[in-house]
Amino acid sequence: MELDERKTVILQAIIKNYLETGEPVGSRTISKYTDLNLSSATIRNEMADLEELGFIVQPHTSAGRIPSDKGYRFYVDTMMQEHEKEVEQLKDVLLEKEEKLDHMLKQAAKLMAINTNYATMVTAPRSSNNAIKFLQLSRIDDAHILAVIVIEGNVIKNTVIDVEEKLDDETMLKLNILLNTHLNGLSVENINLGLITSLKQQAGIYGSIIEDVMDAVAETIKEDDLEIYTSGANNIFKYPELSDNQKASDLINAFEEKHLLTQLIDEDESDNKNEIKVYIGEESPIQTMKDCSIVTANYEFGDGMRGMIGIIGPKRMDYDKVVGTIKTIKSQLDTMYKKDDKK
Amino acid sequence: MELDERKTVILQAIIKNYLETGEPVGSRTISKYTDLNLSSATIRNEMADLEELGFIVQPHTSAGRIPSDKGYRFYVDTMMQEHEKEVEQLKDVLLEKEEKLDHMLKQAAKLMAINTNYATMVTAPRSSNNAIKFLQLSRIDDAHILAVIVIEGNVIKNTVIDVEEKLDDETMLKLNILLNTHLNGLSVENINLGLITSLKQQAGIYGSIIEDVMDAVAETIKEDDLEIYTSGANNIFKYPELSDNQKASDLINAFEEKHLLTQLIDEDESDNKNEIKVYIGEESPIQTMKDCSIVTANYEFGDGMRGMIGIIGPKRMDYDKVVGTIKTIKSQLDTMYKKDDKK
DNA sequence: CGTTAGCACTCATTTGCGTCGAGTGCTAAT
DNA sequence: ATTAGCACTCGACGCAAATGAGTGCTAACG
Repeated sequence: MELDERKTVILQAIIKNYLETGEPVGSRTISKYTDLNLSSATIRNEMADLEELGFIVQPHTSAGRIPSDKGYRFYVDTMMQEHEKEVEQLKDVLLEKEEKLDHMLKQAAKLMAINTNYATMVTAPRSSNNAIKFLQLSRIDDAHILAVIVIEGNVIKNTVIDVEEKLDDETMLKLNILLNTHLNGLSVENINLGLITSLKQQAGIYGSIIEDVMDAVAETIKEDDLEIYTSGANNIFKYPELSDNQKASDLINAFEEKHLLTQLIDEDESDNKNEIKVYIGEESPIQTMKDCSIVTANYEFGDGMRGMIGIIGPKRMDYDKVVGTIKTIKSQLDTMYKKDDKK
Repeated sequence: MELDERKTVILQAIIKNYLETGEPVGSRTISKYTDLNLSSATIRNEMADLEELGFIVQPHTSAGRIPSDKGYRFYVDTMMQEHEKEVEQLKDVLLEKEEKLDHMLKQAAKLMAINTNYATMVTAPRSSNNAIKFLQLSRIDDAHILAVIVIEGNVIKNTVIDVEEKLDDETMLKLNILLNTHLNGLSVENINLGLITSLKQQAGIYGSIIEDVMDAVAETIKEDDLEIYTSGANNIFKYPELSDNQKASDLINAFEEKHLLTQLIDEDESDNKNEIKVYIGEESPIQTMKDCSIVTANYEFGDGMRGMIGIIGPKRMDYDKVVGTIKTIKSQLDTMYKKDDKK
């Protein structure tokens, strides 16, 4: 049996209706809802076929049909086209609120949440190419020096280092020159034990400071506690199928313990870099989100920095809109680095 | 009518029982539960009195009684005593996991959540006495300079400033000396327009950089987007009286939009500095938390920096335990600054 | 042969109803 | 002042009947 023109239309109608109502949809509804001018009986026959083909399922006999994962997948793959006007609006708001990076990302998450009524997440950009751009030690007071490390993409990290004895200006200068001349432009892979030993030797009695600095550098560059901004977690209560106690608790937990969301990122990064991915139900890499659909995309932030944006909602999410929103936000973030630069 | 000895005991018994079960408690239960050797009828009379006095209410005729807000308040005010052993345990865990400030605070929130099974929050310390301790400009590349600002309490802020043209080393040095000599030790109130104008004049053609730096300083010191760490928001699902859709959604929202929690902080700061505060039900400064109780405390972080910790749970929360936990965490954070220093 | 009207059947949901029992208030006896 | 006893209230629970949305199948129709 083939999925002919008419079946496609009916399937489309079923999914669309289900997305709107969240209720199983019956033959009579479709009969009236579409402009096919078919009786409910005919629709019933077609629906039986569609069920046999695996696109829709009945939650129980004598209920209407709901889309199966395969059905959603079909819908996503074939019927997606963006909502043009809303996308335009979104762009405006985003541009207007241009701010510093973290505000920006927070804003992006919020915007998506408001726009779609689903839960959303945005990760801060993370560099894969971690060259050191600038490094400086400064004396704060007698017992503390401050190490400032800037890596590609203008990610900045401060570390306060405790020192035993006061360092004079000349020593500070020497250490600074030493560090900068040897480390500038290097990425973490290039900083090997040999280099460190050599630096320590040259620093003489201040070798321990070099060690502390190297620790800080390592930590900065590795940066395993990735920042994740989320928004709209409470939107899940708008979808009864997600808001029973157990499920809601799991979801909220995942959103609070953001590290649980990193599975999504790992999954995302391993794959083709520049596409929008849609996980439906069981396809989700996160166990507790089996009843959800997740849409993710990467954005590029110049200099090999990359971050992720994602939207999490019920399986009956409005895929058109979600994908449209994701695309918009993605392209905004993609171009942000450049804009930020010239501003 | 007076709240005599026996009434107090009965009220205590009612609240204690309700805290454990979450169900309205009847006269018979109390009659057996206490060692007063009174019949249920007597208890009923007393309960009628207690109701008239406003300490307990009936959810409906022919149900048991539950504590009113006034009842909880009475309980909290008079019957609190800490759980000593658990407090000890907590201290150990906290000490063991000593880490950098933000990790530390996150950890504190998590610990409280695990320990109490309620939702918790911890704010980063905020300085009221905002003297500038150190200030430095560095050149990152031709188009960017980095301003590092350290204020009392070792709060560090970085700002990247875009510049039109390359600045040579000598100019950078001059600017640094200029800024440090004039601004060191000053708090924001002391930086007036006169000073700024004078600085700009001395900086000559680089006046615009001074302006950018001043902006950054102002923002650092004011720091109105206070960081708040939360944990255990999903604990609210453990209490049926909070987990109906509307309430849960509101609460989760408050925890996500952390700025909603700042009302709590404002309230907290206005008042007596060093005590633990308990808001019961309607007393809460946050509208959407009318059905909750909130326990908060301040901690001191040296040099006039102060932050807040709080626990949010159902009205029938285990006040003893919560207050104990809060006290422990508070005292840990209070002493942390010193320890951090000498480490 | 595709389409449709009609009908019997299914089954989750709703509704009404009787029962149960926890709990109360009141009164009269101790 | 305390308590036993009793009538009363009212939510919770269980159950059966009613409801109705939806199906599958068959026979008739153009």
